[in-house]
Amino acid sequence: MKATSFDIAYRAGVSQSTVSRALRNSPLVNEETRKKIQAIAKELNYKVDKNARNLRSQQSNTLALLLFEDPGVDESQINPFFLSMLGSITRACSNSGYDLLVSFQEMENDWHAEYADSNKADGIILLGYGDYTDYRDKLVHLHQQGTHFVRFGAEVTDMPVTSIGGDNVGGGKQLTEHLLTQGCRNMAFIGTISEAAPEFSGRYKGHQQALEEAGLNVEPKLQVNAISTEEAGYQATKSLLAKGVTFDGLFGASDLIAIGAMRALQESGLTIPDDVLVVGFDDIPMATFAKPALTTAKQDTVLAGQLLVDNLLSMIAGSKPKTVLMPTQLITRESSNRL
Amino acid sequence: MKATSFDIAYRAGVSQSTVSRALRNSPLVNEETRKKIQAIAKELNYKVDKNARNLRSQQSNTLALLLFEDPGVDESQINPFFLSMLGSITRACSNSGYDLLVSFQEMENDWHAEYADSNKADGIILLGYGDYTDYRDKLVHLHQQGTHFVRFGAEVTDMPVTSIGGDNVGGGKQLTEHLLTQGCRNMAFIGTISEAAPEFSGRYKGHQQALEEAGLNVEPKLQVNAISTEEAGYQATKSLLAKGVTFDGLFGASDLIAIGAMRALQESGLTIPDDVLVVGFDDIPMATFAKPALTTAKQDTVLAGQLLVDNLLSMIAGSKPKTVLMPTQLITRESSNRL
DNA sequence: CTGAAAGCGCTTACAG
DNA sequence: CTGAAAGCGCTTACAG
Repeated sequence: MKATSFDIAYRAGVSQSTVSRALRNSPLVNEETRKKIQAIAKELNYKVDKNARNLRSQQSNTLALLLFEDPGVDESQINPFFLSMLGSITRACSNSGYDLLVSFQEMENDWHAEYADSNKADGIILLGYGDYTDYRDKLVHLHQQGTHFVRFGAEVTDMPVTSIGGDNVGGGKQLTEHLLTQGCRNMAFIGTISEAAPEFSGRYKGHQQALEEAGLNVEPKLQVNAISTEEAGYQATKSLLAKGVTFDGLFGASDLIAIGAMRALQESGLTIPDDVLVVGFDDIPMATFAKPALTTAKQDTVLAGQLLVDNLLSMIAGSKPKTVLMPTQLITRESSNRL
Repeated sequence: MKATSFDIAYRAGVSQSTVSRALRNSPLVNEETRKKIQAIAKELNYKVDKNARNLRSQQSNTLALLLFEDPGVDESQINPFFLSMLGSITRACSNSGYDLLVSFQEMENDWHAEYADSNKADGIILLGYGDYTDYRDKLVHLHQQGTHFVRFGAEVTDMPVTSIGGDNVGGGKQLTEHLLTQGCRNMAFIGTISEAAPEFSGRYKGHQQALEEAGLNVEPKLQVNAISTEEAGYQATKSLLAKGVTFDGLFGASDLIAIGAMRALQESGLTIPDDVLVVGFDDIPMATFAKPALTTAKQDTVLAGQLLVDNLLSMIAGSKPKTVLMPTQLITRESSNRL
């Protein structure tokens, strides 16, 4: 059987209270007593029962990560960018001594209540592109219940959420300015722009700003909606090509979209970057290995994971949360290199 | 404040025991009473406190996933194959009504005890390539303590583990036979073969079998060690090329290795598949987008995740675990298509 | 079908 | 510095 603190108390000849204190390194316990107790605990392979501890202390030392995807996405292929975020969040949690509960969510579920209300987690991290209008109610509900949660993504002003996200507008502008520098004058933008997709919309906004500052017109017909998959990028680009729209540069709202776009371009006999320059967004591992390698705006997932966890933890500790906008970094590779 | 079962009992005019039964859909409770109780619970936004339930029932309805990587790997870039496994395991868990605790592990840690001993998880899933000789002791220890755990990977006969894994030997043979069919006679194998890397060793074994059955010699100098990263595949291939070793086909022990190898090959002015055919293993998303697209042996991660969870659950339920070898599927793409 | 009661294994005031 | 005791919120025999 598993050892309990009573077993240790018995062997050490002290009370169970003292064992509990000693194991938590309470300064109230005599040095020698503590050492003795800890030695016995180790010998018996004792581990504090987390359920008992959590029940008693009313906190779980656990965070929950809720990941949701665009509904159109194949279930087994999670967006690599989020996967990378998942990795950094996991590490950030373990650095802070917290456990991480991971769950993929369907919009319909009761996720907004499940973890926090049942005391399984002290706070929630929300990750995923998604239709904000769809789950605004749930966010409001979460907030009303006093649940601690943070979200990765674009800042949304009308929702009660603390967001940590990349600077979409800045990154979009940066990329477009880069394309302009490389001589592009007529750029396509592939990615859904709507209120429901604030990340992509932000990137498009930055794109527009750069064009306007360069004295160029924003051509609506050069923008095509697409969710963040290779396939959607491919199809959207195909449709643009089919319509006979011409362009000398292409901005994929995500790397996945850009990679799909490159496939469509190459299938049509176009050469990258000779005929069309292409840029993406995120800097997923695939961007490096694409042929040609893809220029992109890197989002620092390691930093983002750490900020998400740190912010959530400080909210739990009672501080006021603060939304953070992380600068993106332009990574130039062959796909936009005309020289 | 959060509602408890006593609050509901009070409002419903019944005892707390009855509330508990009603909420668990016990047949012992009168239909009407149950409905009334459930309605009140919903109204109060009541959720069972998991810590209390778990403490009382001595089970957590939670599984822990422990992921560890080759030490040489950059922390922020998790092997995409494992990431994909993580996705399928998450889904399989939620299908079975279990929560999933995720953790990245350093070999030095006490992971072998942490989760199960502290009652945070009912069972453990081990995922990752790694040096088996390093953690044999921990596995033995886990086993001795009666902890329920399963592992993804090659079957290892001398360790007390239930393994679910792809058929490495079969897949290796399949790929090599395919290369033979395409006319290769002189194939390099990039990937570490040692007792500590049973997956890669299995693939190499299948490779050898195919060669022998075709009446060809196995040339030791055509094999170079490499861990599962793009960089390692690149370096290993570079070194082979530098030694002046020639070959007409290349077998990367993983897709990541194969992709790195293709980069080295292309840098040396070789064309794929005209000069050298290349195959990998796993079928990660990147394999599709590589230029040329990579032929590979697909491991069914969705099935694997489900099997891992199902097996672990049945172990917890008391059944004898059974090791499963999953067949791999040959996916031919441009990188090995000479026609 | 229902209720009173024990107890899961801790943490932490309270008293000394 | 230490111990006796209460209590976190449930589940589940036990008795009716």
